[in-house]
Amino acid sequence: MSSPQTLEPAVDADCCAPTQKPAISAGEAHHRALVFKALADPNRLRLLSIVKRADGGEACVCDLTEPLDLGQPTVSHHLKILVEAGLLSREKRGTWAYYSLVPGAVERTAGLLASL
Amino acid sequence: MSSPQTLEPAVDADCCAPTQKPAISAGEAHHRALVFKALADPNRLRLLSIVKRADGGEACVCDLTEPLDLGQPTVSHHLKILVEAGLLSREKRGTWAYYSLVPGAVERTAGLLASL
DNA sequence: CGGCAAGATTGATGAATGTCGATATCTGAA
DNA sequence: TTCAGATATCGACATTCATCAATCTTGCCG
Repeated sequence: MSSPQTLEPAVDADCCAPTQKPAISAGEAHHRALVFKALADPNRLRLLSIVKRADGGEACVCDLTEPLDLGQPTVSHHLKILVEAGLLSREKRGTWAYYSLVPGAVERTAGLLASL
Repeated sequence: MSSPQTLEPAVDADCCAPTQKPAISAGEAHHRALVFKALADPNRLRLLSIVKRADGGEACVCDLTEPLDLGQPTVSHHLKILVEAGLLSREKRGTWAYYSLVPGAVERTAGLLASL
């Protein structure tokens, strides 16, 4: 195990790095990855963009199916993923379901990057 | 080469914009999704976190295999994805390969979110 | 030269994902 | 109540992905 820099293995009680947490925990990484997974699809990014620019800040599924050139079940599936990631919110009025950006969600996601 | 039609109706304040660009293009969405795909894995997020906090801002593969509990080929594979996404840079010195954060890459990625 | 260590690449495999067609659920109107 | 439209859910399929074992490439040093 030749290491280029002599790294003392696991003798904690060290003087010089008191809270040297080496990285975010596996659980925290898993949680953050869920949000980025929701953003890791072109059609979902376009959905966010369309909803953000939509009149009134909200759009229903029928307005989203055509510009993406996707079937209605597929759009509904993507919207569900975005809602579960905390990026979109859903409000049903009558027969229609209106989706809108969760306030501050984009800023919080950017914070997940900065605090890596 | 400059097209005279490249003026966009940006500052026409009160008048409505009839040709409202509905969203980012499919190609742009695809390009941005590549970056978020690189972030959509817990182990890659931990890799970024470890490299960011590493002494000197860089770490070699041998330092990354153990904390992630992954095999060396798998770590190498993840690092390649992060390099191709423009988040990490690779510098080979001797037998060792040192990875470090690309300056400003995290901020640029946050900008991809804000400009949706 | 030969051997060795670090890291990258290849091939294979099981799991996760995006998409669609068919169907179910729910709501307003006749 | 019955019908029609909007949306959600289910089942299936093809593709992508994460991981590992084995192998290859490269650079160091005896």
